Amino acid sequence: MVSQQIDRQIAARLAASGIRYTSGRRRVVGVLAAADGPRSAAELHDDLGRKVPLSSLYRSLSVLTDAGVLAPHHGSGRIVRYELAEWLMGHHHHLVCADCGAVDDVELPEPWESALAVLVSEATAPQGFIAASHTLEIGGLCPGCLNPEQGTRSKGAGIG
Amino acid sequence: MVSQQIDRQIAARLAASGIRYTSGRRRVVGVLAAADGPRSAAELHDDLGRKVPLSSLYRSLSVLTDAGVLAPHHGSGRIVRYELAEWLMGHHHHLVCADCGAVDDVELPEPWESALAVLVSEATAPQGFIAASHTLEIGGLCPGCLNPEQGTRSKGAGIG
DNA sequence: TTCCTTGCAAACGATTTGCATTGGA
DNA sequence: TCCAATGCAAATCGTTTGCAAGGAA
Repeated sequence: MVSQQIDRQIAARLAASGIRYTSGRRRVVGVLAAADGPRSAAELHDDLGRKVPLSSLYRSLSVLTDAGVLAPHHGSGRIVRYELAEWLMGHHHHLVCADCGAVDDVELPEPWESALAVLVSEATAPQGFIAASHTLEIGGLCPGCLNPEQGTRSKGAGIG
Repeated sequence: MVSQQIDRQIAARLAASGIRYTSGRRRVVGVLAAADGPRSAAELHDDLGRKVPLSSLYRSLSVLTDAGVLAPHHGSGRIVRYELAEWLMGHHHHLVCADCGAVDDVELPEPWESALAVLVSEATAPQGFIAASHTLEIGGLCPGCLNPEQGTRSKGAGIG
């Protein structure tokens, strides 16, 4: 269930680049908008009922990433997970479960986030590096893996 | 050139697990200790003069990672880069060049690092996630890609 | 001698690509 | 109509693994 606003923003962005916002691409965006963290091609494939061939899925992901609609996340393992870009989702960080590999999003309280941005610029400047973005990758154990017995995880994530 | 201390620590750790610290493994550690950031199998292969077969390299990386001597970094692209674990290198963060893909290490000034650790624990707790580690992945442009003409980069990194 | 390691080659699995077909502006 | 998008199948490429030979304790 993509919010009308996000859908409009994406449609506009794609239109500006002459890229079609097809039903297949809308479905991918829909799943990602509903997800609570980045999703891999395989996870999306499942979420979409395995009807869309993987190659098409990969192509959609590639096009949407190039258009700046999706942001790839190279988390744990050798798979790439995608999520809506920050200009759509808002700035956030990642919780990576060391056990199941699932990735969730977190936001930091605002005063800290601003301070962090400044800190990042200042700390990297001495090395001659110009910082443009940052994400905190937080490792640990997700609730689902901490309490395995308390019902199945509703997230559908964690392919591991 | 591995510092004697680090070499001793690794030797002790491996010995404790009944794992041999062979010359091949020492060479891998040597290159990583001299590097200024995580290195991929292909990069190490080059650094070692392409004499060690890739499969052996991968096996060394696997053994050393399982032993807790190396830490894998799933940065950009589909490749995995390795570096000495934090108990050997000290806690640090990563500068990832958006252009060439090279990864360098950075440390944050201490008062901030402590505050960040607390912040991370507090911010993740509400989601029921237990944080165990964190790394700031900072994206941007490295000096080499900012000033392409000023001599070749001495890092040897950046395979892209 | 007895395992652990190393090499080589084949196997794997995630992702990409060539090419013909389908579909939307 | 016409070019972008899609499907299928084959190709890539980083990484893993089976198996026999080499080495260190």
